[in-house]
Amino acid sequence: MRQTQQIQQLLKRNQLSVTDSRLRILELFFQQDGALAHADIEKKSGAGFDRVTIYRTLQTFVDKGIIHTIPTADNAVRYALCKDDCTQGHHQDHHVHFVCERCSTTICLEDVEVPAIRLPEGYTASHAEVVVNGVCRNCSQ
Amino acid sequence: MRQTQQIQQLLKRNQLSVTDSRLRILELFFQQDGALAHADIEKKSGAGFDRVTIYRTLQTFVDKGIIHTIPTADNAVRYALCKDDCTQGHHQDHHVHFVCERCSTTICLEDVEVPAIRLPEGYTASHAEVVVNGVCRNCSQ
DNA sequence: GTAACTGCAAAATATTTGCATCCTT
DNA sequence: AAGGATGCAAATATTTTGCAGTTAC
Repeated sequence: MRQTQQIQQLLKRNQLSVTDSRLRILELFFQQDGALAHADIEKKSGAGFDRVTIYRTLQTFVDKGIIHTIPTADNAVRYALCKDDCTQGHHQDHHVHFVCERCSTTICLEDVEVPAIRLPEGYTASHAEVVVNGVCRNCSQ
Repeated sequence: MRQTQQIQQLLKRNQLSVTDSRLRILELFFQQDGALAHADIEKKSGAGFDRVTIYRTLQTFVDKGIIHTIPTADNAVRYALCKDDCTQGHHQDHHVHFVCERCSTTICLEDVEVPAIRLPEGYTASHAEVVVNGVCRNCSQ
């Protein structure tokens, strides 16, 4: 299978050994555009592996810059794939996140830039997160 | 005391009975510009009242539109006072939130508007959240 | 073979719920 | 007095940690 090879290379590029759980969790991310929360992965993976492994795998991926967290106002942190310009420990996902109010999926809008924001005197910005709520393409039909 | 009266009126205006914990929690919010997480309140309140009361009080305030949640990428939901244009169940905090990387306080920048964001075809926005990370005025000296 | 990864058990935290009691109006 | 709010206990849920066994390289 083509995709599996891609994923394996992604892992190797990040000096991570290729294991079953890592492959499967990354597959989930590649299979869908949206973001995934810990709970989603637990469900979708078919209870194949341990809860703890999911926590640790997600943390590893964040550390390596493979995925990034998306801020939310409810208590559920979501994760999404980073584009290639994220390096270890330094995420640069300068794109907008979209949360659909109907289907409640979270999507990265890679093409939408985060606009520059004018801050008051004395404030220095290093990084901005934008989360837009609304109705997504699928649900607005 | 002046402020206490203000807070009492705020509660009455929202058809909430004036109780000790509600007064004290609202005082905390008024005393500082920044946002507060559940844990902060627990500490700052001097362990005066129950954990559970804090949960319930915060939820009540959110429902009534007195405070709003601020999205974060770590697992800690923070709350901040709403301005007057928030009505019950319908928050309209169209301002930018700022998280300082040094002192890690979260501040509402009321004067900074959320810029309009151009979404791709098919997407409809109803509400956007912007969280800027950087160094705040106090810490940049 | 060795270092890294996983699963299990258990601890530590965080959040929710039920109910009896107390307080506000 | 009546309804709502609180505290306590306990049930759930979530996240972290330690360690022994397993797997990738």
